[in-house]
Amino acid sequence: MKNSRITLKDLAKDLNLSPSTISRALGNHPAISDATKKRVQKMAEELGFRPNSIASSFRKKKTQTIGVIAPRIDIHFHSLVISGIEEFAYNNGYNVTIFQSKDSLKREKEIIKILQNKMVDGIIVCLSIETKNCDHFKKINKLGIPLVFYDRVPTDFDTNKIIINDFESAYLATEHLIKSGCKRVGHISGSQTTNIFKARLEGYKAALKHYKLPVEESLILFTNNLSYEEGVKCAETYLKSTTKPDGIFCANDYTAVSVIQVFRKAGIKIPEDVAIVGFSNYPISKIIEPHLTTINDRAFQMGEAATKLLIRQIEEKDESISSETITLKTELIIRESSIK
Amino acid sequence: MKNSRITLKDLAKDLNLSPSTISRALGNHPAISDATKKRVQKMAEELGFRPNSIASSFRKKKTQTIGVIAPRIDIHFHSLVISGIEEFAYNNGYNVTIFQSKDSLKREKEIIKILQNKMVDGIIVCLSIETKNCDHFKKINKLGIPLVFYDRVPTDFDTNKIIINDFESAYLATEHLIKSGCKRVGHISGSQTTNIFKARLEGYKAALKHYKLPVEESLILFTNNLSYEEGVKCAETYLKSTTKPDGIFCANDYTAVSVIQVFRKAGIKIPEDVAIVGFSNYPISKIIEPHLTTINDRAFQMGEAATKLLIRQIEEKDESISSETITLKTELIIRESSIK
DNA sequence: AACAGTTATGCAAACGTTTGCATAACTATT
DNA sequence: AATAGTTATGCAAACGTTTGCATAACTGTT
Repeated sequence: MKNSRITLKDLAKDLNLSPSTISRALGNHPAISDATKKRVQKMAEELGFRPNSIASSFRKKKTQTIGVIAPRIDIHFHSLVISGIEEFAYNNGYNVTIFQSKDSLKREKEIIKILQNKMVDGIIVCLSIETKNCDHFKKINKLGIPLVFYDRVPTDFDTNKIIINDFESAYLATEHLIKSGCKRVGHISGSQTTNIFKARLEGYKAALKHYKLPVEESLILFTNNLSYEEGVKCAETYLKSTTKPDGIFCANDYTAVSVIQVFRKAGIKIPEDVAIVGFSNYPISKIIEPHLTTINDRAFQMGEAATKLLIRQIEEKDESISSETITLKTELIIRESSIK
Repeated sequence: MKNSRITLKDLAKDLNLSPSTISRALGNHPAISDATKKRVQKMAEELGFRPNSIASSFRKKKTQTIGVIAPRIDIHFHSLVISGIEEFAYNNGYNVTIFQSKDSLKREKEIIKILQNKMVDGIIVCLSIETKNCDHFKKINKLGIPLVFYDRVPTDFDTNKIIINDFESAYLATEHLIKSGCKRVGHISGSQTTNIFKARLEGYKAALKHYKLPVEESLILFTNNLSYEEGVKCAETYLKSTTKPDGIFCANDYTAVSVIQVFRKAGIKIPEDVAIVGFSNYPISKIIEPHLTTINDRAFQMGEAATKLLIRQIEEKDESISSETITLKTELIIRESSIK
């Protein structure tokens, strides 16, 4: 019994055909007769032939592999995006190789090199927090490797991006609070070095202006990374303040949850005294009491859309399109925390 | 300007050396003089040479790639495990290609074939829920491709497994409730077709017996998949029952959280009237009020351990070890929900 | 000066698949 | 019966790297 795996040559010898015919038969090439195709397929099945995709990739210069760089995999948002990527890729004959940049620029650059070595057909990226300059991605782009960014995307070069409309989402959330009867709407914001949090702040302000409410700087609190702990601090700041809000739009669900808990402990009723809206529709938003009104940021769909766009760019013959930005619709999910 | 990428041959021509020398120089082969190595490295750097790993994999029959099959990526437990896998693999020069079985046996089998075609060096798997028979994995094993299972592992064949001690963890959790003064400890259990939930039930019973408490069947409730909703139903069942528990060990955190919420709404004080312990240390356990006592199931470490074992098996020359089972230590994290 | 031993490099084949081109074997048309 | 057209198959090269073996150029020993 031979130890090594069956190759096209083995099949060829057994069937008295040439390897090229076998290759074409299995690839359903039109020039091969149906009779031969049947014979080949049957024999391949019998011998348990497994085509060597490495050899195929090597020859075709096409790996059917997509590289993904996310800051971390264990953050729910990213795990949802990656799930969407894997699902869409799988259904279209592509495989997914994942890397965590750990929000390190150095590691991001290392990964880019590895992906280049591995000859992936395309790359999907959410930028590391440290990345201010995208030259390493521009290089990749020059080499003709398709690139799609999601969520945290570069501003300094024209490329493919999948984003949500943070401005509009924030506007919607704030408008909802106003329409629920809030007169003094606060905002807990993320780092202003990140565009998405800037946009959320702007959307919030725009809604206030549209409804002729004053933008009070004392009602806007800033955090570094919107952690649960920072949320607690913000809540305490609001509590100490003389001019308390009667509604708060939080830039993520973690801070929203911490505000709910701190306020409740302080005897403030949610939503009666203060209405709360979060952002991202994290699992906890359905569990916290009262259930949290929030924005569905469509993470899974983001992964799907990124992959769809990437594959189109990979397979596109037409080189006329150089870049594309897709903005996904978000959705305000109204739950108890905001219904006065 | 040439359009295609630089190869060993290009470097060879430029330096008046043979491709083999270039290959060895870059691979730091001892037979190459330091002077030559320096020259080669410098030129490679200058021309931006990127070694073609596909060609290398093809020639060496080694892809430096690990295939991972998880039921889904967007479940927190699995995203943590995968994070551990990626981290350990990356630090040891391996890449990770991920697949979701979606708990479908058919898809699991398809993926196995793809991984075989792709010539991955090894595979890490958490079995799909539908998988009762592991013949497709046995085949892989016969071909000499190293295989490591985690969490949901096969019982019908001898292979590499990373598990936690569910029995002991459940014993610890139950013992803790008993020592906190509970006299009537209930248990919300998962599907008994899954070994880990069987083991948790057994551990619970063993603790009761050890402390001379009766095992009351009416206090043990069964669910299909330990969902939040099923937890709510269990809580309601307990409420209606004439013989209520004063402590409950839940087989996961979701059901524990739902019990806390339903009981609190019914005016039952947690932990004073009923103490609660969960399982898995989900993020929500630190947020729910009262904070949930639970078992740290070491998901990240599980991923690391699986990868470490797999890489050892890949690189091991010694064929004498055929299989290994590693049991990770868990940890009881005591929080407010169980302190009477 | 002859030889053995060491050091550095090159040659050429191999890995398994794909594909442009050639060609053989038919079929249909005059 | 000769020709053109079609259909099915084979030949051989190529993709970029690695590696066993050969060999050339030294160094040191007698």
